Amino acid sequence: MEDRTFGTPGHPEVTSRRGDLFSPACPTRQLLDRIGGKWVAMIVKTLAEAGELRYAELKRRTPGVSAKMLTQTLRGLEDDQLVTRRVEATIPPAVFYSLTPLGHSLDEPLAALREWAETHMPHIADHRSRAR
Amino acid sequence: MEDRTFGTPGHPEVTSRRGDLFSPACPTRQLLDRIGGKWVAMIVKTLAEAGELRYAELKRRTPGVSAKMLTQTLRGLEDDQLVTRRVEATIPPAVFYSLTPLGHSLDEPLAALREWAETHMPHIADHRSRAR
DNA sequence: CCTCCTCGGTTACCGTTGGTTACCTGGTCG
DNA sequence: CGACCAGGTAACCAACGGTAACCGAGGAGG
Repeated sequence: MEDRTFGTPGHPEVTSRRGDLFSPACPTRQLLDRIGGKWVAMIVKTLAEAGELRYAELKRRTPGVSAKMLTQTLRGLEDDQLVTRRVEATIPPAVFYSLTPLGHSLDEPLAALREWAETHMPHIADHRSRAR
Repeated sequence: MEDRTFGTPGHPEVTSRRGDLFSPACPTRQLLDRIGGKWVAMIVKTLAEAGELRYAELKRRTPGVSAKMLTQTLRGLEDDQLVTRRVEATIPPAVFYSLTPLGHSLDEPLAALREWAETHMPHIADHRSRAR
């Protein structure tokens, strides 16, 4: 008998309890789905360091990003309330992006992850490349 | 693979300096490419908590995972030296997986991320669902 | 005896999604 | 006349993830 009901007996309620990382609404999964995007971590870091930046400037500081992906990523972060978008109705219009407090709070665990990556990834990549 | 033209001005050397998060060999990007996988965080957490588990047991504790993805994920983690695979040549053969010290060290920043997710994601998801 | 199930996978196939390039707007500055 | 600003839209492709089938050995049930 295969229990596909996530092991939780009779609990249709999704309360996203702490510790139950395997619930359908697992917050960690949702978070990783977002910050796992190719540009998210980069943009968050850039904004965390630079404060407020306008679109073209942010694009310049994100080598390799296309306009579409930058816009798309920023929209997503806006929806998540991690960045704010501020438009100055000048001519030409200037659009500024900056992190919200929530965005800054995300940058903290993200910084821990960055540090781990910078410490350990080179070794991993090294071993990996010669092992395979 | 990741050797695409990042506007890198003739720099075949990849030294992965700290602080240069935008180099082609950006360690944070590489890390996110790995742990961003759908099952990686889940498996690392499970192994971090349970210690050593055999394949079928790990599969049971990872609701929704297919044999293919579990194997594939574990192989990747093996290549990264985050988990070790131990085979007991009994009949039937038993295969055990556990975290390496490196894997455990990764679990620490990952735990910070989990905590952030559990704290803030519900609010984000809530706002997101009613905003769009 | 015969069949089903478990263990630990591998392989083939297939759909969705993420990311990319290319091309469009439309106003302004030099 | 062009480039720059801040994007939008369309088409395309590879990778990620899922399903299904298969493997060989052994144990359980009828």
